[in-house]
Amino acid sequence: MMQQTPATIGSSTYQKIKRDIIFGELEPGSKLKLEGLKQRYSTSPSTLRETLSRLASEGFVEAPEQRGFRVTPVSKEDMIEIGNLRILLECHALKLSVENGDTDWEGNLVAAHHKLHLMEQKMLSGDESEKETWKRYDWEFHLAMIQACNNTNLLSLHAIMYDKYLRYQMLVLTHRGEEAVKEHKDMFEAALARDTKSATKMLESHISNGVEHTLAAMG
Amino acid sequence: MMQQTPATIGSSTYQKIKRDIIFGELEPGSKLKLEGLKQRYSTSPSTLRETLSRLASEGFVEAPEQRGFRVTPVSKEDMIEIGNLRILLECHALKLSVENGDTDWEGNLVAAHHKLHLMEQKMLSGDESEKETWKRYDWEFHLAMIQACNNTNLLSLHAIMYDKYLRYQMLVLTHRGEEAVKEHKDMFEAALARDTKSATKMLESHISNGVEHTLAAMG
DNA sequence: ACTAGAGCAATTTTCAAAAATTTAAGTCAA
DNA sequence: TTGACTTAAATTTTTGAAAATTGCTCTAGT
Repeated sequence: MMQQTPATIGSSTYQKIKRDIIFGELEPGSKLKLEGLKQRYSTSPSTLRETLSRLASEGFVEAPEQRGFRVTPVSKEDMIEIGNLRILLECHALKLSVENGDTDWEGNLVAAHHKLHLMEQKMLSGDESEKETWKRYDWEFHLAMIQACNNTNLLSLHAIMYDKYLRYQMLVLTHRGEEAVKEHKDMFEAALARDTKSATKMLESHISNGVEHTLAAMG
Repeated sequence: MMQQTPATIGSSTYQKIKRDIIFGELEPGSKLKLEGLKQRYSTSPSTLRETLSRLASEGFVEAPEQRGFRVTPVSKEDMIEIGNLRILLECHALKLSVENGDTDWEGNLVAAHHKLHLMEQKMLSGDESEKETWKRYDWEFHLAMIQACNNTNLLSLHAIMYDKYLRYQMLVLTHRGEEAVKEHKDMFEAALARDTKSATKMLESHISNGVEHTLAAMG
């Protein structure tokens, strides 16, 4: 029946605000006044507070007592911390996933890499019009890699870290091009070949190269 | 001036509800109806929703669209996941901490272990009247161990996992006594001696023994 | 007896205004 | 000028009630 998800106002503003923070439309460090947000997202204070509290507990927003909300500021130190955490979580999950993954896992992974690869070719040929789609495919690929780790708690923590990392990437706009494409391909092949050691090693340097790139661009 | 923290109603109900979930006074899986909570914690729906949303994003509460809130159920699988994650995060943090810790770190660690040890002696001698204090000292000890890891994001993730783990421990009531006391002491000494390998190894088995103990008691 | 549907009660979600608190501005004394 | 105090404005926090949704019960039809 193709039932459209009803989605409460609360959850849809949550997604909108989170997206706007990650993509930099709400600037790091900027004050989030309820009056302003009320206009922008057309909801009431209570609903907004609910949303912002959630984002605060994930670390996208700061909420000091009695003085409202602000977008969590960025810093090189924070970027490094997040990079290291993403390495810790994602490599651990990857190891488990490569060791446990069944045929379904392989199938989904092949599909995810294929979609990502196509989009990357498009990006390399100069078409940067679909940056958001590209990023979604990047996410779906990395998720497909670790999907079979069999630990939902781990997957949720990782999802948050990925998004925090993503905000820094979006901050500097530029992307790494061919290098990153090759890294994705190599990781993908190592994972399919069940070569845990290589796969995790590659993932670690993939992420850590990304951090370096971002830090350099941050000046 | 010894200024008492003012604390908003929101943040104090947050602490109360979280505590009640961890200590089992709000049963795993039980429905959290706003009317009831309104009575119990004397606040309004909006404030409660704010609180519950925060707890949901930390994983202590489930919040399916349009059908309110319930305390996150427990399961053996979840306990195992959480134990493994605590091992992953805490061992990693411990390694960094032991390698970086300065004199202040050592001082705080000595103090924390001392307090914990005293309380453990008291528990061993049969006085179980201060379980909550004991648990606080356990937390303060484990935190002191990893405090110097120099990654605040890591510390926050760990704090959440510790609390989730704690709920399972509280669920089964019994504690491991002398074994755990010895493990604490050994870990502590290895950390002070800057023996990273031993310290992390001991921490890993400390946590994993705790998981086994809890699983066994869960039946 | 069983299923489908209407109507009602319970519950959740959203809102808009009141209360409390912080921030800013203005005044006055040293 | 500076700094403390007062007052007003802006902002956040909390409330209680309205709107929307879900879940239940009871009836009717097969």
